[in-house]
Amino acid sequence: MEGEVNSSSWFSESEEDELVRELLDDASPFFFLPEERNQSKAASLPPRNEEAMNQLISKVYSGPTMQDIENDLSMTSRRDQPQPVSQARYTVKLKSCDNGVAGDGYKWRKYGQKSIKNSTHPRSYYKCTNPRCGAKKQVERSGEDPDTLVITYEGLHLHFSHPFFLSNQPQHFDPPSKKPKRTISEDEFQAHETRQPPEQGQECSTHVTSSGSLPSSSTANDYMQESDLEAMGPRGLLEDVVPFMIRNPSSYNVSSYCSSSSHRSPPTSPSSSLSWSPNLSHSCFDVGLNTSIG
DNA sequence: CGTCTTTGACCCGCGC
DNA sequence: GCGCGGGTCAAAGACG
Repeated sequence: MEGEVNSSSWFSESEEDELVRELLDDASPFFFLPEERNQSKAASLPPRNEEAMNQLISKVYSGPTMQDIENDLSMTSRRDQPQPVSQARYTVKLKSCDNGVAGDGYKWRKYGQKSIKNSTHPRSYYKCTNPRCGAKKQVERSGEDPDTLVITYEGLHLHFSHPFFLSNQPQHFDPPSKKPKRTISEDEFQAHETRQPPEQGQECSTHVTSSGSLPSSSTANDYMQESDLEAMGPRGLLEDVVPFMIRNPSSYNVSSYCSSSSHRSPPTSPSSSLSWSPNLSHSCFDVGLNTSIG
């Protein structure tokens, strides 16, 4: 088999699980600034930073909420065989996409298609081509509404977040000093990171149905200015973003992105970048979290 | 020529 | 044990 891309190419499952826990742990010393780490290892973030971080995280990530993930972790951690949160599933419903494949700003490799019993539409299987991401998704048309695509994401597909943060920042970004276990050339990685999927440029009047368990977002335009949208592109993973945010808490103008601190915001991955189109005036997301991990 | 998609075959879990 | 259905593999073709 050719170089299989899966999560283990970057982290082992235990390492990945540990990383997620660190991400979720407000008090984790892992993300403290060096000074903060020295000052008090056991202390939590300063209230201002903590609040900003929580807001930012909630604003850039519209998949499972941190609380959802925490719940998953707390549930699985009590089980005999805890399953990595990276296998969590969540669904997104998109409507009226001509190309039949919802674009989410990242490149997916189709690896299979199956006709499904009792369904007139086949189901397509995609893997994220980012070697650092083992996410998969299944795309099928809704039986009830053929115009609606039902996309089931499997795994934490957390791309798209840090360009969002960096939209007011220089485009360069110092990634955390992590090295992939499997070495990939910088060119190969960059080529992937900057590549736009074919569907990215195709406008489709995306109206996303709202029936999920998560609160629907407001429109992207509520949060994004056109310059921000232009600056966005598929880049990094949440794991890259959070440490960077915390290292540079003053670099982000939270209020420019968050019209409210209480509701979820613009869809990132796994949501569709289609919904980020400046041309879209209404794009409610339906991200239904299926916490039946595994 | 390299990359991506297509698609039939294969594998595996599950219900009977 | 057997059949079915879903998920994945991989060879072949398409495409830029």
